[in-house]
Amino acid sequence: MSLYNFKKVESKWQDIWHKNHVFKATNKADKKAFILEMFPYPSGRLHMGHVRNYALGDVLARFRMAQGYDVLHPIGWDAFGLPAENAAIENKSHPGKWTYKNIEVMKKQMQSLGLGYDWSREFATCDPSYYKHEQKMFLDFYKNGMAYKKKSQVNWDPVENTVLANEQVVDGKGWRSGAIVQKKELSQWFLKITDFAEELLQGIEKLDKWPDKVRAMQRNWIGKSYGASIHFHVKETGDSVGVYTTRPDTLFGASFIVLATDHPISKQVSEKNSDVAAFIKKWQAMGTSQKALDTVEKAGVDTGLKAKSPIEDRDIPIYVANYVVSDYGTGAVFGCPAHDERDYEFAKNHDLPIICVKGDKEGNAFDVSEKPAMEEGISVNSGFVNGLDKAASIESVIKELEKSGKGSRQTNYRLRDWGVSRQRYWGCPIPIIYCDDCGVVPVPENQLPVQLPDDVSFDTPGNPLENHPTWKETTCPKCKAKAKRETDTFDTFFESSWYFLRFASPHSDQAFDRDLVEKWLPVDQYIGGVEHAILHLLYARFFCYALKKCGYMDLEEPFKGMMTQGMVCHETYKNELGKWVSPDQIRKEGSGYVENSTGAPIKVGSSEKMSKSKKNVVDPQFIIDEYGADAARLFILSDSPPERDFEWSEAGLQGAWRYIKRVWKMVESAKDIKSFKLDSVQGTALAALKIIHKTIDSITKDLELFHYNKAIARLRELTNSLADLDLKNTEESGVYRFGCGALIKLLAPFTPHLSEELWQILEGSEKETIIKAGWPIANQDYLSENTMTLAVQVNGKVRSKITVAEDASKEDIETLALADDQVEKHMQGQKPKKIIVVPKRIVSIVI
RNA sequence: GCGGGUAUGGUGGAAUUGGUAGACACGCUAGAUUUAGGUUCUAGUGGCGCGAGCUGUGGGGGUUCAAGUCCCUCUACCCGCACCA
Repeated sequence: MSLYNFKKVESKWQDIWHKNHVFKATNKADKKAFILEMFPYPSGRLHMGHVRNYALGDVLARFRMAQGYDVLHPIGWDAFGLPAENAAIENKSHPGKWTYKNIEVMKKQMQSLGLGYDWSREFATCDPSYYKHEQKMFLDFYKNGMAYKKKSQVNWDPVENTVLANEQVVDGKGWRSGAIVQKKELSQWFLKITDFAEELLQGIEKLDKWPDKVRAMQRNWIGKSYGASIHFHVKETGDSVGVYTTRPDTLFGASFIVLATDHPISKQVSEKNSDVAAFIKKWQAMGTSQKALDTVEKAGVDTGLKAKSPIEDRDIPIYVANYVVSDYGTGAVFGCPAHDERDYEFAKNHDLPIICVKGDKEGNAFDVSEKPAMEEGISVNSGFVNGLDKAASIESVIKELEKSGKGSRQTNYRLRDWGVSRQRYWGCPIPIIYCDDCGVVPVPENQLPVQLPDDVSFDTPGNPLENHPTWKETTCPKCKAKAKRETDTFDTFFESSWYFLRFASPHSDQAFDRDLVEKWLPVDQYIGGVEHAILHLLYARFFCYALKKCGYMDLEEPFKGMMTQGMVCHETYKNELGKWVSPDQIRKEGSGYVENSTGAPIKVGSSEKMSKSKKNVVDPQFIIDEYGADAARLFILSDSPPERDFEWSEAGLQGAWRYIKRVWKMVESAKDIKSFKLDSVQGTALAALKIIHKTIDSITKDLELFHYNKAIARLRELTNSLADLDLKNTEESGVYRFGCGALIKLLAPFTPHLSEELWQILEGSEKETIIKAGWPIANQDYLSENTMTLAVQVNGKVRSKITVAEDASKEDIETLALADDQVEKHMQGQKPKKIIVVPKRIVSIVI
């Protein structure tokens, strides 16, 4: 008996899979499965989150492959992004060089994990042969009116003279310079995702293989609401203020109107009114993203203007306030303090009237002297809607507004258009030329791709493309005059919005081969982190709707199945100084841990998401080197359901490793059992055979449902059962041999290297890989038992168990149950009032 | 504040349509063989009790012959979004 040499075995099989193109998709696709994990950003090395993500996908891909599906399981690189630029600044090297070096390292790591990818489809999004297609897509969006320019605010670092991403703003200051971040208006490109708000919302209904949580998040993000648009006439200026409300039923309770600080009327008034100007200045500087706004008091300033109520003869003062969102609705709201907490606070602060317009069924107005009445009620003090409930009041007010032309029914969406401009180097150039005479001119298709220049310098602050001496200089495609290129690049969500389409035909001259997209898409199972539940998934969905509109394809929803995995967590450790200590810096001593370097005791903290800042990370490379890929894969899939958080522990990993060694020994010992007959086995052998078939059946079902942790538990049960067999008995050893074959096939998606090696040992070297050997199929004849054990309850408590024939009649079961010693004892001579027999489950006796 | 989720032994977690709670593993305890590389094997392991037994799925209440599962209510924690009118 030999020891299991995982290092030798794992690299051996990785080579064989690679040489034989085992994971190459054939495009035959009569029974296809497109399995996709979110492609990684090449940040340097794999972390445990990657391992979990890719292991989940790999199990499914290998399972489907064994079942005979033509499997598309590709991987690539989301290669544009800010970290590459930061690294370039730090190391004085090129972002591309850094990126490709990382790709090389991570690719090697993926291969050493034994992930079954079709590497012939690999690509990196920073390759011009990839990004030229999205430049064309953008131009098609532009031609179809789905891309436009508008002014929008960015985070501006006045010291570095550069735009900051949200994550580069820390406590309102630039992360590097520490300068207070300013808001600056820049003209930027936007995609009209709002045009598809309704389709994207409706589409969610069809995505029944997505987690409800993610669907809900997308629904909320789109934020559809029903209400009315109301026009208030401004007496002094003759203007009209448009207001959107979901509660037109509270219009009779309106006692003021509040405008956002950058509402046109606010700006207009500020020119003459210094109080208003000062107020706007104060609140614009504050920004909007801070949590400080939470605690801040609702403040405002009177413009002196009065608006006329559209349904009453009543004047309403107009204020500028700090609590109105400027880019939602119209940036103006009517305040009904009696029935809105924010308006209530504002009214109290500014001594404005609080008009209660809701009451109980008898028409008694609610008490609003202490707080607003938020409950639903019947309209009171409300003219023509008095006595109506909420829904009827809303209807009635809208009808009246429409009759008088002072308002209309309106549906609103919270979703905003997608700003795609980034003032960065390491991204896809936006293919637009600005000509003094012709204006905005798209780059002609035959001039694509617009490539990034290689000779780029990060010495000067600001956008390197803008600073490049010659790159932006060009000629106008229309008039041939001197012109300038757009120096902004795309948001990197652009690349990830269509890469899954590219995988169907990664070497096509077009963005994708339409037939192949139709063959492979939608992605049958997409797997990734929940952090992408909204933006990435929404943008990718939008892209498909938009591409369809531009005639690229017929596909609408790209991801049929979605699975969001949980985080990988680990215990946290602190030393006596209260500093975080990493798990490889400590050792066990007695019942606790001590720090390696000092021998001082370690305080064990709660388990939290692995993060560098808490130093509770475990490097997958270390695990692969020490225990092998199979152990890492098996463990990371075994303890928790995929969608929940996973707790990494050394002990758990060792458990997986011990199991692998055990399987190795067991299966290797079965190799000499050559002939085995299973048809007529009896007794223990038959029972074991049944367990084998039942395990095949339940694991197949578990894998369909992503219950990998349960599948692994079943595998261990099967292993335990096989270990109990007596190999000196011919029948039992035959069943043992058969069971070992099934076991390694069932294990193959989880521990592919171990399974391949053992399969070769059992079946001889001429056999195909275990993946091609097919998925075991349970024999239905062995799934049923001819006897069964029923629990017997007396007054709701289990008192005994009886064994009956499977086809026993209710009467027989009753008789048997009543005759049982334990049951008799607990009946205490009383007669049963009622006996309930649930077939195959339980007997319940009531006395 | 809104939306979503979770709560089961010392730990991670199992448990079709309500039907034997704690599968499987980690850890722990005892024993055996002794491991030549991180052993392997056997037995035990929710709590209380010597025992028959009692009790037990975050707390309280309910429906039912029967509740981890269904209903009401409360609590704690986690995630996402947030002055969205």
